[in-house]
Amino acid sequence: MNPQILEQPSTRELEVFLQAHLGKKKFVQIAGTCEVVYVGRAASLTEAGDYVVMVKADGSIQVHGAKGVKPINWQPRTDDVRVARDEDDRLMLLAERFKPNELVQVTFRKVSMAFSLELRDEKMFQLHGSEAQMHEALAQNPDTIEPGLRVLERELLVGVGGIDLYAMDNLGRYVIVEVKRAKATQEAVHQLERYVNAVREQVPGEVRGILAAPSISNPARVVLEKLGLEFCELNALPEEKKPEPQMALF
Amino acid sequence: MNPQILEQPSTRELEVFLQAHLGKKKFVQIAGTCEVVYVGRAASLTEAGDYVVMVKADGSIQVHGAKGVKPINWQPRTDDVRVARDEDDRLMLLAERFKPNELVQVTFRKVSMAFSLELRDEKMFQLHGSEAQMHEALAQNPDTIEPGLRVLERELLVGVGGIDLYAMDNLGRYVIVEVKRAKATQEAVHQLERYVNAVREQVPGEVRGILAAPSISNPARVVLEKLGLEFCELNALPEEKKPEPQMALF
DNA sequence: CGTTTAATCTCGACT
DNA sequence: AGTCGAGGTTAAACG
Repeated sequence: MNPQILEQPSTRELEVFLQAHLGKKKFVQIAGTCEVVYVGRAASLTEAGDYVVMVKADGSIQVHGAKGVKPINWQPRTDDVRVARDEDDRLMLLAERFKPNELVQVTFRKVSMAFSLELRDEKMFQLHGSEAQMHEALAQNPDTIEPGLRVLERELLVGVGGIDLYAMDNLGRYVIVEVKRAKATQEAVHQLERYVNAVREQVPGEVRGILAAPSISNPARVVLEKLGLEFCELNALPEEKKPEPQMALF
Repeated sequence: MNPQILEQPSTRELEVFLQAHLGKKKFVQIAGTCEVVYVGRAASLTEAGDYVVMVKADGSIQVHGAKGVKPINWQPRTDDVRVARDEDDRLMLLAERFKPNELVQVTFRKVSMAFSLELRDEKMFQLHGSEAQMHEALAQNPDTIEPGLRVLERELLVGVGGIDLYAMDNLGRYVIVEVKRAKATQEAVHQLERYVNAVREQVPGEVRGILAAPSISNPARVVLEKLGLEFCELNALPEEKKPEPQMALF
């Protein structure tokens, strides 16, 4: 990874360092006291404080404060990252994006350390338990939702969005299933409602709507029942196996 | 900020370093080759690769890869952060949360640098142009939406959620206004639709629904018109002033 | 505490 | 390129 580290650099040292390492597909980080300004989709500014500024190889930049996962300021993908001096000769880091037009500007007052390193691109990443995987599991085991259910389509597009599971019950009624990986909210109920209404306009006969989720909020259940829709509690999916963190990985 | 830096530490050195600095309300960061496992609301694992691990004073932890603003793995708030050894005597960083039960486990193979520093808590942060500020601006200048509009309520709670602006037009008809700070999508249209429907059930007479946003996507406009709802293009709010980034801040 | 919603959401997928 | 929807969303506001 070949790290290069600066401690308590002068403004000039930091300037040379950043010009040498920015835009070189490197991971660059600066910790120090600075001000941050963002102008773009909104606008924000921070009083001078201690922050950690991170610039990744793809040009994304994030300014982290003392707390929280979310950065104080950030820019997901920049078209230009450069250093400049302000009118008081302080060093600034400018991260600009053209579309939409956005600018993050970090002005350094005192830098306690800076470093750069080569960060090889990440390797394979596996995620289990996503909503897409739940769809697949349920499509293959529709009995989990209701005995006798037959899946006709997955991700069926009606005008108003995509139906997670389009099925038929053992009485020949169409069944719309909306799947949520976490506790279902009112929003999920209304999403299901829209799908059911859209299908009812297109096919004759009774159309059922089932919201399948591990749990449901109380207000959501009230709305659900008022709309004549159904809830299916998903306990644990059959093929789900959580990896043991202590074991060898590969 | 008093940074302490380790370069190419041995496993033992790193272990001592982490035990000394974790849980001390410090900002701790480790860069190196490692594996990451997450088990909790879902499950994920990464092949061994180069990552930067960040532990903040509030116990939040994030593992950053070479690209993107989003961490590869993270934990917003931890109840316990500790170091341990695995069966191969490699050092592990364990970040656990109890409710919901989640665990992020980082196993270090080779660490190129580690450092800690005191990061004073962030100072004041100002954001301009949020949706809440747009609500306020529109509530004070309802003519921006439509001449003669009178605002009755802000953030009125109907059973189904919160109405941004509840108003009456100059013909005495109730008007529901849904505000979006960015381009409006189908989702915003449906949100407005259910507010309008909820109000229509509760009051007699005509109820209009207006979606106020700087722009609207084509599919959203189609749905909007099919539902008999209206769109109001917000150009620029009167009191909005974007700060000049190059100017002195305070 | 649970519930809801904004977010400079980010990010990927699909049309 | 535009639109849409998931996300281990996070985080704040509100009842």
